[in-house]
Amino acid sequence: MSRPNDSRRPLTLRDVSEASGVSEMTVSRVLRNRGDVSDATREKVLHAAKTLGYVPNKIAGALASQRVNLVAVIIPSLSNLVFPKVLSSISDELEDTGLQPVVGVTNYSPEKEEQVLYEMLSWRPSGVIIAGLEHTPAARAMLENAGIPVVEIMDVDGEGVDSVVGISHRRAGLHMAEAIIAAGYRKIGFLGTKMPEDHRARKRLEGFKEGLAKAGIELADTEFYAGGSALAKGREMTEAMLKRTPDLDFLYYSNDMIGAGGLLWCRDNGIDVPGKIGLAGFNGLELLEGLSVQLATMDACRGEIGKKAAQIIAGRSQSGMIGGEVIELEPVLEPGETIRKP
Amino acid sequence: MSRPNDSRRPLTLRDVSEASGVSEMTVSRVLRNRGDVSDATREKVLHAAKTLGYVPNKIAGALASQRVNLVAVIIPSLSNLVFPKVLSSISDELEDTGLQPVVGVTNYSPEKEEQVLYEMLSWRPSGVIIAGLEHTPAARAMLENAGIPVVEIMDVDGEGVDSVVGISHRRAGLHMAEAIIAAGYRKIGFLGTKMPEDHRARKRLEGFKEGLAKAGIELADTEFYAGGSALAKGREMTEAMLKRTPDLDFLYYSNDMIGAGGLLWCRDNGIDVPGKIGLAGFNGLELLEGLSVQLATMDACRGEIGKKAAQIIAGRSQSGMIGGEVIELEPVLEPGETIRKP
DNA sequence: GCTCCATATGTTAGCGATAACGGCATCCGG
DNA sequence: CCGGATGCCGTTATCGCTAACATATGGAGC
Repeated sequence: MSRPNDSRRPLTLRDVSEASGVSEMTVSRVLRNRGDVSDATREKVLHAAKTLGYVPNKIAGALASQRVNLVAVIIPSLSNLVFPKVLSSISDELEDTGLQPVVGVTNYSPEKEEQVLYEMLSWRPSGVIIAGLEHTPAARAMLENAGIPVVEIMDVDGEGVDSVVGISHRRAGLHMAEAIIAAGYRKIGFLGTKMPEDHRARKRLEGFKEGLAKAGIELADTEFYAGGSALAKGREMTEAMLKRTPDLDFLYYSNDMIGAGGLLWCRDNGIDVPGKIGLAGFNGLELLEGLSVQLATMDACRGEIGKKAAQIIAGRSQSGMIGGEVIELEPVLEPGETIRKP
Repeated sequence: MSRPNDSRRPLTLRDVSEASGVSEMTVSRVLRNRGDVSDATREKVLHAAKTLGYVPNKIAGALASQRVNLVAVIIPSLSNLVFPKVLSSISDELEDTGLQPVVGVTNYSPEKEEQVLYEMLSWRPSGVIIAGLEHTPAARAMLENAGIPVVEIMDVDGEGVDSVVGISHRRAGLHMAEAIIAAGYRKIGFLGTKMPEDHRARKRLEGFKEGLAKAGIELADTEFYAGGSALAKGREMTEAMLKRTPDLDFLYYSNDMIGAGGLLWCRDNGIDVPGKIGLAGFNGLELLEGLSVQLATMDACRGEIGKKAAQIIAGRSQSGMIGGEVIELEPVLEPGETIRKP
């Protein structure tokens, strides 16, 4: 097969139409499988397109049809492990709908989120899936005025723009507190990320404190970190905290990764878990299933969240627009082996 | 601020031009910071655009200008931990160039890769960054004919379409074999993924075997897995292999995650590492830095690869096209604590 | 005064595709 | 034998924006 397109000029419908002896419109119909075309011409056109190596120009197509098969997905981070999971479930669910996710990353910065959103909306996607309920006023206005379905995911504690799919992090924290207290722990420390913009972590902590307060308990110690390898940070923080407050009997970590670091440290230092001290994280990371001991955690329903969000977008982009819905999923406590049985 | 766009009709340049009393062209110039516009009109236009909530239509803009600020990035997986790292380094490097990465995932399937590539090229990106050198003939033809810079990343063992940035996985495997033999290990097992399409893992194994052969050694046992949590699989496979071939003195894992699983299993079972048995993985996952014992590994230069690839695309999309270049990076052995000192 | 040039704006003609409609055949039932 | 329904394909007019060129306007220089 010799070079089909030597002239370096990008191919257009016209090239295919000339090569196959039919009008551009007919070529367009064949390539999109729309409208009536005889089998004979269909063959001719497909053959011509293939040998030329024609790739349709969706930019022109989208402009003419006013339709774009892209769904903007805006998340805070890719290195968090949490979001790739959500992403792949969105991707799987969208697979057969003709829609395609396009990812934008904000690094937990509201300003970056606003920029990314602006950039993505300028491509006129068919829908937006965006993590969290907290946005800059400008970003919120853009979402409201975009005229496309919007699904805010991960969190339901707050007011959404349109549809919302997620869990209540406040209640997740609260339930964890209840479970810990029910297991008889009383002197409790919290370890988490130093991220003012991670609203979900914040809400979990608030809910957790609330749960403790109901039992007349206050957090005995707290420690926060930023950056670095989470596993290593979990170790360091655990050591620091137990040195500072040796009589703690429970450590609640804001994510599984630092929790796993803490768990490893405890084991390396011969500390009886869950006897002397109990541990719990948050997320239900499949990644950690191979640990010697299963860390207590709470599944954040990430797969289910992505799936539902994708379904809403797909459903609404087919059948016209109807109002937004709110879907609250229920995170499940996975007690693992780091909490005493009550 | 009341709803700026009640009519539900998407805003266009014309709306902004009418609201600010200048021509569409001038509005366009202001919003793109191109050409001479007086400060007074600039202010007027920006104000009008802001209060209306206008978001430019890049689809129309791209069609008219024949320029698209997107770079297609095509990778096999997001859950691998390896690729998010590459991605973020690409993203960082592109940050100030006006270019934006758009990600496509292939799940290690050549057919899916071909589809994703087709889909992305139909948006006429300014460049393509794609993992690996192995593609379907059709995909390769598309890359050759796209008329845009192409960078194949991760691997240099083979013939590239245009530019190539990566490491030699064959030599990485070979060097690991040499290091292991130098440390005095002789009865060696290999554990890896059952993925015929993971060419880089395959090449590492080939190079590894070659290195062993040079010392007159053959692999004593092999075990492969597919799916599931890598950490857990590492445990299971290690147990299975050591039960089957108890006199092994070294295990080489095709990635750090299963290596970490194996390491944990050995420690849980009181096996002396690296005395009785040595272990090594591949990748240099920052994630694992918090492990009690540092696994021997080889850094795959993922950050550097993403950075260089992005630079090539950015450089070439500015200054016209010049020929492709091949950049081979050198992976560094990180001996950790799971190989005996020679 | 006039040219010459820089600055600031408007006009025109696409970019490459698709929606909408129109024009022939052909076919079918009454 | 004719009205209307299909099947198949072409023509025309956008879609929203920008490149390229054209057009004022206002000094500077002689």
